[in-house]
Amino acid sequence: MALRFYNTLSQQVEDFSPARDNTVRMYTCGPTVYDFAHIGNFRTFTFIDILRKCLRANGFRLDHVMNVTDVDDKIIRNAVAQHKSLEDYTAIYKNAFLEDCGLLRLESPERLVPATAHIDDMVEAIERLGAGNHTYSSDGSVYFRISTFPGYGKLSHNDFSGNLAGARVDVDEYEKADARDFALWKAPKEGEPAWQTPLGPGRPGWHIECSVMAIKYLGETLDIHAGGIDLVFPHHENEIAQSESLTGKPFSRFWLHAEFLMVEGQKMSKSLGNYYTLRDLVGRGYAPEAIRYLLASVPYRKSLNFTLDGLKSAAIAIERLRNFKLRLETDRYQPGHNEQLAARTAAASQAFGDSLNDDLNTAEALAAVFEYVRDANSAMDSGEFRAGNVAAAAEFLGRFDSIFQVLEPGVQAGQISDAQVESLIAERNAAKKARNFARADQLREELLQQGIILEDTKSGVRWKRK
RNA sequence: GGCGCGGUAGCCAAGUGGUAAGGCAAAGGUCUGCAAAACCUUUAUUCGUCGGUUCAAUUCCGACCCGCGCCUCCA
Repeated sequence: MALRFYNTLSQQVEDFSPARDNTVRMYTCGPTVYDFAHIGNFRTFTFIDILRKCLRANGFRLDHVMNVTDVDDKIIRNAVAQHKSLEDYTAIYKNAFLEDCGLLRLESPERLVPATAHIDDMVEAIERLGAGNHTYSSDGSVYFRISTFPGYGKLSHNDFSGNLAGARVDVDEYEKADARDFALWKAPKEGEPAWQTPLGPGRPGWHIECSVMAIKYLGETLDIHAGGIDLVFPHHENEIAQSESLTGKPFSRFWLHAEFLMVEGQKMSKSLGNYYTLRDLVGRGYAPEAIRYLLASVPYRKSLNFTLDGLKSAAIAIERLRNFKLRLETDRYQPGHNEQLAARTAAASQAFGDSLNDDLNTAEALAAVFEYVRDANSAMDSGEFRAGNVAAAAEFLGRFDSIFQVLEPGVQAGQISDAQVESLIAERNAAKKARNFARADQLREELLQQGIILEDTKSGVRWKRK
């Protein structure tokens, strides 16, 4: 099945391929580094990771830009309060974000670009917008005049014609000509850090960094722009207004948005006490792989109910897949090749890919994997699984894990070495042969204390780390 | 109020105009020195409610109820 995505712009599922050569030019909204990212943020970032991997699985190359917003009102407020420079303050959370991404096995985009390294580009873009009469100044700030952009509202499917002038709006801070106009450049308030530019002292507005950095690195029309659904309005709508006013070309061909995450059936909020950062959960003993699995297992366009029970279920589901992989690698099989099973393996792998290509239906893709695992385990039990079937099974597992990335356990410091484990297993085998089961059980218990689980099988002993 | 998404078994969650994937949990069984792992069986006559279209609807249409998001910073 050809790859296809739901496009927020058209509100339809459309076949996808990049516009030029074989490279997907993609921009995704990254973190604002004013605090630790929470599990809802990572729902979106996990979706983007799955998206990347599926694009590559379809043979496309990637040029993916993600921004790091390292200047905004909250960052300035917090940095000033803590008497830190913007750089010192944001470095803490940027590093934490990168660490968290590593734990969740989220690939780095080809380019990770900080807003503050592009101030000159933004100033230049604002000047060009001004030259095109898209802007006006007020109290040292520069605003985008929405009435100069006829397509405003096309992404969020809102009709803004006519209902603006009389709208009740909060105008306490800035003077705007129209309620929907937004800041391109913000004049500093008392004591705030500011850049000295031809526009006057100040800092960029929220939306301009994305337009400028996307166009700078990827060109005037992106293949894909993605982010959380709450960014549709106003952030992405405003990006479109700026970018298309600047270039006269469509800003992005596809717009993909991830739905929200709920926690225990409720919205996540600090006051409800169900607000989790990744480090909260890891600190409570939940495996990053289980978190990744849970976040990835619900298709991105559906809201995801994140629960601690769900996390436990996810860990057990992963365990089942790892057990299968271990069995595949350690059992001995009769020579030969089971054609029927081979055909079912191929069908399962095909179903897996088709499901992912159908707007990243990860739930359906997982179903194909689990159905296959049951089938193959069953064939192993009955002896119908033959040596000639191993390669295709391993390949399917590899295909699965190239997307989901949950099969390899995370490494922990201070673990017993493989050689030590093998040595103790040999000792236990000798004890078993001598029918000294007490000693054998004692050795198993000792290994268990070290986090090693033994399984006696027809093919001999196999072991795994807890 | 406007725009958008959703309500499927104990929980999580796919899906289709023709009679309900998968995971977890629960119960029973097979296998086994023990322990695991694995497999088998059982668990939604029913898909928020009420109407309509149809030979047939969970799937299409309408109304209503409930939850969530955006409309102000927000993944």
